[in-house]
Amino acid sequence: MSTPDTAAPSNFIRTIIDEDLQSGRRDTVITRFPPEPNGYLHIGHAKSICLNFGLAADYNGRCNLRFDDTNPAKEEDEYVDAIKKDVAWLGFDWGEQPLFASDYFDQLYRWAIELIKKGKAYVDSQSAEQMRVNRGTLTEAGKESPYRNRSVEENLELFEQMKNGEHPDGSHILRAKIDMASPNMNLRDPAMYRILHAPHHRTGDTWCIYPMYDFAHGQEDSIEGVTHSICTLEFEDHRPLYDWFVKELDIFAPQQIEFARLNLSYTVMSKRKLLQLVNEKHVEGWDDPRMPTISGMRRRGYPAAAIRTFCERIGVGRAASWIDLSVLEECVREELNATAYRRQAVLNPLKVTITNYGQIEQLDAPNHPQQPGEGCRTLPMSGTLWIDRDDFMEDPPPPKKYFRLGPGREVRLRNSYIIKCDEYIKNEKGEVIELKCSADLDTLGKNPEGRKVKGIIHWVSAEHAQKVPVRIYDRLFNQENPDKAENYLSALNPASLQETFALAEPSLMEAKPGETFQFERVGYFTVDSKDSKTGAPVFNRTVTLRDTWAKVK
RNA sequence: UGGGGCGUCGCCAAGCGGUAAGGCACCGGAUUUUGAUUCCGGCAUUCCCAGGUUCGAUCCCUGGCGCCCCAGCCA
Repeated sequence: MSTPDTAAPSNFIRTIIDEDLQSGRRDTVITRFPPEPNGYLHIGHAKSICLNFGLAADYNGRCNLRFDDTNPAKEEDEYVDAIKKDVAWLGFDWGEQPLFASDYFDQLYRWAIELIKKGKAYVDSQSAEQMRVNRGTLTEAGKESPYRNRSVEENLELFEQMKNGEHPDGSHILRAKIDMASPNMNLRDPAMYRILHAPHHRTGDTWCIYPMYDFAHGQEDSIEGVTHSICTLEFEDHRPLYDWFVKELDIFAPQQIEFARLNLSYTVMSKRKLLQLVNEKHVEGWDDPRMPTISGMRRRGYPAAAIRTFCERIGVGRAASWIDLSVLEECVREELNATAYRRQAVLNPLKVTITNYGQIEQLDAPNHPQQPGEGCRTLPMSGTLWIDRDDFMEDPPPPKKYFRLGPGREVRLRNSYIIKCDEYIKNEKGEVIELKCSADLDTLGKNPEGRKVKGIIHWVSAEHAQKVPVRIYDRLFNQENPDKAENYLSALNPASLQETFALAEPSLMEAKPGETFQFERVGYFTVDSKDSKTGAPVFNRTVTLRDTWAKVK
């Protein structure tokens, strides 16, 4: 036991734990993160992971990674592997081996028999439809099954037959005998075991009956000595059942604590929907950089530390909350600003000829201006450059403070000289296609005497520029809450991906998969880990830079 | 309309009867070879509403109002 990290924010779960520790009800903190391997982890899971592993770490306890694999119809090893990778990438350690609910199938089966013997469970032979009808409604009590009072012997025999594969799917089911009139629907004789002739990803065809979540989860926690079983709010109504099984079985009793799940604006979080986006090819896959999955964010370039910061920043509570996507993006900027090397690249090129500069120079440009220790890279400069179209205005508008290029205006070329726009050339359509500028050759590494040049723009030497593919990502949905649309798919943002290219400074060609750079004045870009080849990087825009000028305009 | 929850600044969120933390956003201003970063300063006489108890209530009581979850042999 230890005192919690004083820097850790107070929340109701820590309060409960502190009380448990103080009162001596618990002498350690053991939590668990229990994903079902039926899909990839998303940012909502990250909240749970950070919470569970974070609590365990702060209290010097332990957090188990346990796969809740009780439904072979939906679960696959591919998901197990992806989940392990994501949890590890987020920076958490689950010890030697991950655990599996399926490791406890034998024990669970014995416990089911125990309850049958106690007269607390019975085999029902109604059809699923009959069961549904007899369950009653929210306002009417249910009716007891005609099979509810079978003898213990008959129940034992039928359950054994179920296990032995003598009955087809759906023909029988093991139910807890509780109360068909309970106002809590979960207590109206809930299902414990169903027949499922499906191979399990780990137990193969050893079993053809599988435990339901309610009959499995609490006991799994109990076996592992979990002290605080943290789950989301929708399981609150299941808590009486969770406690019921633990009590009837007379085993170690963990405490279930529920918190509000994460909702993020402009995205959907249900695994069913994410799976549909993947299956119907609305996205490239689970790790599409637009997906709210951990793998998608990793590929997009979001640092694990940023996700952890986000999870801490949003807090934990019981009130339904919606977090704006910009909060996550801000965490990403915060992390990347501190770590990413700076580079120059132009996305919307406009040609600039420097009339008084015929040579080629190899300039030194810092990798990270705030951290001189990170050194410099070589940046070639010549008389023909590409700059961004947004940095020139033929007729700068009144906005008092415009300090980019325009006729007769001066501007600093980032890491290079100050230039002045002497003339500009248009094509027959009236579009500006080239700028003729003169450079003040006495301004490299120093400011000119007597005048102040406020504007600074990025550029790249035309003859040295490297053309690299760039994917500009935007939010996947263009409605704050896609679930409010008639069909969430109709809220899909058709412009969530724009493929284009950038003219990049040469040093960028050595960029390695997964590396993130700040393209100065533009945003952060990460080398795609799937589509890049050695010497041929493909860049994903991770997030833009904050742009207060855009707001002023 | 049965049961279980929730309602503190634009968005999160502390607070647990003693007179409203913090973060993000936002608004000023300073520094700056990224209109970025950084840095300073501002930002709820008020806690869903109405009564009540109390010297004193966001915290207790009563009654409203609003929102979320539950009728899978999913988790």
